[in-house]
Amino acid sequence: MTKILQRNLYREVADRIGDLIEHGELAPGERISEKQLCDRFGVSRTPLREALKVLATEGLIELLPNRGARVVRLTLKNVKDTYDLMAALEGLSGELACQYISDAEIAAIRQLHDTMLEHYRNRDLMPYFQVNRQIHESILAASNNDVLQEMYSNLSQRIKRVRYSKKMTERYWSQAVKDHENMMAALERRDSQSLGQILRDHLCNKIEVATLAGVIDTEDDKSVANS
Amino acid sequence: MTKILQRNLYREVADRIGDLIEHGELAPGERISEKQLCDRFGVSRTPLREALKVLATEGLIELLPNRGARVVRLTLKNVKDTYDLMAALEGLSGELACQYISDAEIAAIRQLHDTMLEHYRNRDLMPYFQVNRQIHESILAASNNDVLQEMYSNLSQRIKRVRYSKKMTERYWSQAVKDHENMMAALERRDSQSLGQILRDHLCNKIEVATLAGVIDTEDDKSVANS
DNA sequence: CATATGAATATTGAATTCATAATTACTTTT
DNA sequence: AAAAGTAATTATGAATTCAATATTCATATG
Repeated sequence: MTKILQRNLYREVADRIGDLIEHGELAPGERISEKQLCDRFGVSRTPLREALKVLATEGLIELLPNRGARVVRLTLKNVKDTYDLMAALEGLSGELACQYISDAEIAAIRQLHDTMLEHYRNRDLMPYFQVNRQIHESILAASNNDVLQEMYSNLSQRIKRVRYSKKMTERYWSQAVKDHENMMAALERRDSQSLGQILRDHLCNKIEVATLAGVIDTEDDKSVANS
Repeated sequence: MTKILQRNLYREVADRIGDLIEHGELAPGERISEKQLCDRFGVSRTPLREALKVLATEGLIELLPNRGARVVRLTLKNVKDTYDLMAALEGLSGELACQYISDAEIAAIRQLHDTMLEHYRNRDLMPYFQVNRQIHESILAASNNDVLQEMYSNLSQRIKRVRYSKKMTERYWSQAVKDHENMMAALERRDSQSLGQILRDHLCNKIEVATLAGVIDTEDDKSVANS
């Protein structure tokens, strides 16, 4: 039985704005006009402003008192900080997963793992990423820690827009696959410590940071140029 | 020169409600009446409702569509999950701190550490906790990771109200002090790995969980009894 | 010509009003 | 008297209105 989720208007609006940010329709640093968005979504300012407050709390936009809202501009440091944090959370998810995961769930992840290897052999980047993601999500789910999952998903949300542009050099890619081999092994023997360590050190995240320099929000966009 | 921080009304209200929750004036599970709080704070429903949305995002209350808001009821699992997460974050803070901390900052923490030992020898529980807290906060600050600090403070906020009631058995207390000795040593030789591991395993959190069973939100309060 | 001052405009902050859903109280029926 | 149904009340969701604060633009001044 899936629970009926009655969506509030403000939550709907917040998600929509989140999408706009993710897809770059609202540029980093760009001033967000309430009126404009009200017209666009066909809602009044009340739910829209509630949505802005929520998005600010979630770290996607920032509110300047009496001067409206703007999309958070991601700095290299900011993204790096977020990745460090996510790596730590993944480590924890691995440790916990080892304690709670069932044989069936491990088997399912093994399946995903093998599929991923197949994609790697064929150098199918996008399918590889997709399955890769599923593996990490499965481990996260197996951690049986709701707070962890909530926090991870929030962090993930924040950097989604820079995560799209991933480039993989062969060297990093093969290392990532090796990491995954070790992960799979640690998981199958339910070695909490090992899996935690591997996931914390897993290069995926740190690799990207190296390639991120090129996609980080710069000053040369629609943003207003104030201190 | 310290900049004037112009606080929004909604943020002010959110903090005030947060205090009410922390100090138990708003009981767990208790229905939050908008009108009542509006009268209490002397504000209209608009900023109050914005505050509620934010508090819900921060995990302090939950919103039931068309049925108002209520204070989140902390379950044992919920608190345990949060502690696990905080332990992981502390571990990360330790790892990072080792990379960035200055000699002066280490010296300052050493000072706090020695003060804490003094309180321990005198069995002054409250001063001990206070300094203990300062030590952890100092390491967190030295981590130089804003996102981490933001997340940690959010989690801390959520469980503040059950954290107040701490009991320390002699056995756990002495173990905690030993942990701190090891922490201090690892920090002084800037041993990232060790400090991270020690902080992740640091018993403080887990100890409390054992004693928590007694202070977790129960059903027998002002709450409405619905599923 | 650049900068400063002030009025006009636009935008945000907050209160009020209107609409809708939920809760309560009351009546009716069995 | 208990249950069910209906009306009245109350609370929430959203739009509108009013007030305060920025921003813009024109004008004046050095």
